[in-house]
Amino acid sequence: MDHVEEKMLFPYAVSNYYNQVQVQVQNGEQKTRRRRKKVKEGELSAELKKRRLNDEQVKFLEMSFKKERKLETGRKVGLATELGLDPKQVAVWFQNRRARHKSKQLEEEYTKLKSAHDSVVVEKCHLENEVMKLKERLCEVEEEMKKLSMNGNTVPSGGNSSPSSSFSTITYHPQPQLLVKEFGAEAEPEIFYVPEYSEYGYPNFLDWGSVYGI
DNA sequence: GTGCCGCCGCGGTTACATCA
DNA sequence: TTGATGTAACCGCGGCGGCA
Repeated sequence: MDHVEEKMLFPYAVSNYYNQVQVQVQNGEQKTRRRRKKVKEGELSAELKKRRLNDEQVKFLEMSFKKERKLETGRKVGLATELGLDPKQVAVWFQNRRARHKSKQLEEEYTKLKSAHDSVVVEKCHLENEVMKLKERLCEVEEEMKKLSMNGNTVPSGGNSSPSSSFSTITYHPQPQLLVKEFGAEAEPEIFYVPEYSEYGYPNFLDWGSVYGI
């Protein structure tokens, strides 16, 4: 490719379009880089103004990109010949296109992950709400038991009653108890069994789930 | 095995084009 | 007119294959 042709295809790839500038690179160090000169209004040549690829060229390149995202030399030269471009332009177009594709993919992936995250947050709120209700219910039951023991009643144990000195030392050896679950005004009462009580008068920790049917 | 060279892809950047 | 966004082209770097 001679100089004139190069200028036609790459108007910026000519030395007098560049300045040597000091730039700061990623690690903070200063480096000399070649930078395109800014062109003043009115100084834009015809070549500079026709930098953008036309619709037909873009369409063709897009079709080619869909088939294969990487560009081997033969294909690059073929495309360049077909479109009247420089092979380097084709290479640059594919490079930029891959970058755009990757960026778009990342954006989509982020959207999906964010959506999944939001769902989990909502689910967490529901579960926390449920835990609060269960704690309230537990307090009510404990209060009820306290009252019963204060009145000198024993907590029914499968029809058999046994005396107890105080709430803190009360020990149950129950047959499975029947309770009525009464969450929500509109909910049907639900009958379920209370598990065996521990030595502290409370169900074993791991049994609480079965107490409330969760 | 090693050093050099050319090519390629990638991440990041710049300047210009376009649009609201 | 201006700021935001898109795009073409570039830089610097690292990886890889061919070659002496």
